[in-house]
Amino acid sequence: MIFDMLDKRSRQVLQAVVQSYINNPEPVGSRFVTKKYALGCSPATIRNIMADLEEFGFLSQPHTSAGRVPTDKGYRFFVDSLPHSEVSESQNEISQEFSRQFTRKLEAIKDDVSVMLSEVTSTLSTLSNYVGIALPPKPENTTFNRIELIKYKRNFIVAILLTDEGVFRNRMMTVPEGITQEDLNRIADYINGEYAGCTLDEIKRTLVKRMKHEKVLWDRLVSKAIEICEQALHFAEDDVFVSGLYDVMELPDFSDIAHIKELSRAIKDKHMMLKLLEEFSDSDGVKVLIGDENPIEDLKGLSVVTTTYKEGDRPIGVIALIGPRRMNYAKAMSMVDMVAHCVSNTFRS
Amino acid sequence: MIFDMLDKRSRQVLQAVVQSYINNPEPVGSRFVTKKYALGCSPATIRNIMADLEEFGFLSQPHTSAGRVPTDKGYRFFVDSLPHSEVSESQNEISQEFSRQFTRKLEAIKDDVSVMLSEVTSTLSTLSNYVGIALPPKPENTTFNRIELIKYKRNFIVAILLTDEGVFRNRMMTVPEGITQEDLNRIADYINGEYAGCTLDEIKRTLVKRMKHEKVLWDRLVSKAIEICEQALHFAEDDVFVSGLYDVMELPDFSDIAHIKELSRAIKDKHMMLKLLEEFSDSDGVKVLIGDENPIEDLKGLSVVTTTYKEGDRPIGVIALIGPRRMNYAKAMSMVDMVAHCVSNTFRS
DNA sequence: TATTAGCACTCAGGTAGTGAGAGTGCTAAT
DNA sequence: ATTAGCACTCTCACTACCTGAGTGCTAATA
Repeated sequence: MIFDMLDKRSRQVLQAVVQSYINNPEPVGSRFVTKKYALGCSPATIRNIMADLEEFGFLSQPHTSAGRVPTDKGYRFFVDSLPHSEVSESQNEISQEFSRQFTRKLEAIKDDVSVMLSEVTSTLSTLSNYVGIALPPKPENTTFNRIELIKYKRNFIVAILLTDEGVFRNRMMTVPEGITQEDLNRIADYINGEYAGCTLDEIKRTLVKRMKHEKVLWDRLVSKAIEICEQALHFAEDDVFVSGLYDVMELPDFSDIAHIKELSRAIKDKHMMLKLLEEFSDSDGVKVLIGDENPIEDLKGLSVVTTTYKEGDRPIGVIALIGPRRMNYAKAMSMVDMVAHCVSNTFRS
Repeated sequence: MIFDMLDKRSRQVLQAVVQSYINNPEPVGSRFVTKKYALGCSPATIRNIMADLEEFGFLSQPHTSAGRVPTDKGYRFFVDSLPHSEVSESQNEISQEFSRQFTRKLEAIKDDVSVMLSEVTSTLSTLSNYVGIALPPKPENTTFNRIELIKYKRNFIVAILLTDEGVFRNRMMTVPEGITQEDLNRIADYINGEYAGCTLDEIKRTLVKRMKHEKVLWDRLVSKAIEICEQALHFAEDDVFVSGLYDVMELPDFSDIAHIKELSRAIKDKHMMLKLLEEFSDSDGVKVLIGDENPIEDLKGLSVVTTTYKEGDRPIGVIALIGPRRMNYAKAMSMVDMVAHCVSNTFRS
């Protein structure tokens, strides 16, 4: 266990260095540690310990005569040794109160998931100064409620997809002119009867199978129904809600434009982002990716904190924060956790 | 007329300086002008002319021994004297071909206005390297087609608003539990009968009036109908589609992070943006705002090129590009113009 | 044996001085 | 009216130098 490599004092020094660097992004010197974090020993001793920590790979020096800076491994140690009480929702009244208020706010807009998730990411980012990200409920976790088909003008229909999560999307489609509203009602009834209670993902799989099996379809309407349904389900599933690129620029870590570019390149590539965050979509609790632990090239200089929101016990979507490696992990983790709880609350009814 | 202040050669010099500075953001010297833009005179003559131009306020010097840089007034002159052929859709085959392809692309997604406008802004920004912006059709220019109300779970309804422009939005609302789908159908029928063919704006005004007049409403359902309609119309009208913040960072003009911040602050304030662009929503042709001409503080260092897209002859929405003051106006203007035409094409049917 | 004081050493960053280069304005000649 | 010539100005890149912060090592100490 990595934890056992270090005696108590070494750990304290490491934590002191990381903490100090998080508070203020300047290399930490031995004298500073003795002054600020009274550990009962002299700078020389700290220097020895720091040299050891560097050898083990927890710290590094920007140049010979500078203080120490945490490495990814150092941050990892720091995060792993954070007391649980700091990570899970803080119990103090302020955050309790905030949580209550925020839940209320979300209740008011939970009708529209995209509005709600926009609110979530923007709250996350303004509070933390990092980039807030949220994924909508995954199709395999969204239960089909029903579909409505409405004729529109001569040869269009609008399909409205209602789910149990209150998510709904709509889509306009072109259809042959012959179809009447009665036809559409029959199609909708058929689909609703057939698929009530299934998840969107299940429906999709079944649909594909069906389309292959019943190559020669006995009913023109059913054929059309399946086609429509297929189209309606084939939505932008690549929705990713992001906000806070602006807030993040205020951080000293992003004073260099190259970093901003990197970050915005990463979050612009929604596909990548989605792939990354989906990895976490079934897990439980708050997870952290630090620097190089990150699979996406453009994020290797950054850290990601993620967790899931749930419907009952089942995780259905992901919430995350992206920030510099020297992010305030305790705060970021507890915030993500708190917000996720608030979101989860709105999904139980 | 500002145009008459300068003789032909002075204009040529001014145009040369602006053009050169647009191509490459470095102060333009007299020698350079004679070399690159053979005007048949020596550097010394150019220097005299430049000194005059500076006196008139068209050019300025970053410091004594540097070349000249255009002022806002200089850019304005340059833009005003651009030949019309360069601004309106270029007639060369390449852009013709592009226009055809792009129109086809838009046709395929015109079903969903937000998808289409996202496509528009991202195309604009990748092609120009500036920030692309689009406003959806304004409510006063959108014609009500019909509304559909669908019961959802115990005490919710989904209202789907269809317009003639193919725009539709939906919204979930809470209602008393008693209401049945039949009630909803009656309400919808009532509204549809009452308001078919009106613009959203007209409906809104009428609604407000009605709610005041008929304080004591004889029919509970009509009362409910009006309330629902009011809510359904009260949508995010502050949609602004933006893309290209990333592309813009590639420009040398934004090598300084302060400029990026400024720009992102400006476009983050969608409300401001909306107000600015709405000014242009009834005008015709391509308009340009240069630097200080811009009413928004954060945009004073930038230029905005706007135009409208139309349904028939009526302008219904705005398309714009935001870039540095030394933007390639000819290109930006013709691109905005071209794209607007493509969008307008999809609205005639 | 672990800690500490002391000291020499290293390195980044700021300041000042210098020279080259670009471009100007002015004047006198064409 | 134009131009060649020249002195002048200012930025930028380069260098040298100094200071301060922080280290590593060694020898003394508890």
